[in-house]
Amino acid sequence: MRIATWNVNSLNVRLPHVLDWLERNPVEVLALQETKVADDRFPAAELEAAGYRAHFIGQKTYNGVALLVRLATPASAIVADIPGFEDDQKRVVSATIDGVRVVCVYVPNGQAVGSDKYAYKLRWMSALKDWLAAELVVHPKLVVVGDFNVAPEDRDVHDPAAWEGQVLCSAAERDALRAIESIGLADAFRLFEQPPGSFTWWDYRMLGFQKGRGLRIDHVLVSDAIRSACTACTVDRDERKKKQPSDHAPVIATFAS
DNA sequence: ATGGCAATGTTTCATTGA
Repeated sequence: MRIATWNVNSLNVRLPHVLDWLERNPVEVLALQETKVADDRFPAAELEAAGYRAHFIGQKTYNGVALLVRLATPASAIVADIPGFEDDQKRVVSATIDGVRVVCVYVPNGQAVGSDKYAYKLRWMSALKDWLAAELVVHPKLVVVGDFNVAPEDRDVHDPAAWEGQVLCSAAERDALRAIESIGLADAFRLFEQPPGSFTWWDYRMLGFQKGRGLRIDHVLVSDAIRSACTACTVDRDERKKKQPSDHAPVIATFAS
């Protein structure tokens, strides 16, 4: 089974990219973030025609997440949001897919260290951790994917000195991500040898991609019970080269069945 | 030189993202 995650920065704009990508990468699961589309306008029919059932929760303009699952792959127990956590923003959708609990998250950006949005981000990550810890008890085979908006280490940052202490890289955010991992989740990307300068997001400005100035902020976290089945985790950097790309590239994890 | 891009709705700017 292959599980991919991709912040598409508007599914309305990126639907052709997604359909094209799925045709070339017929993964069992594609988790999307920043769909920016209300549920009654979600392009479910187009995706179904491409062979994928969509499970989604969204809102206009901001946020919005989806799990696209191949029609032949069983999916059940769809849950939206973090149960018990009061939040107007649509950032989480989960499903049990072929025996694996898959959680798709869009962690808040945080805007700037010390801002209200930063406080919300830390509160949100804490709630996510508590909820995932309980989920892990019920679902030992757990995979949490998405845009975490945190670069875990300096090697995940093109210019660590310039980013030191900034939002996405601050100590409190890194601690919050480590706390999530501490419940029993491993960063699948780091289970394998990776080229230096591997990133998942590049700023649209300043020729960020062309200059290799990026961050690794999109992640696949795997529980102990499924970790040994994970055989690869890669970034599809080529997608960022395309015309009118998302500023994020897809991340793909492969699991032996 | 500390900007720069892209998407969206409140649209011809302001807001947000990262």
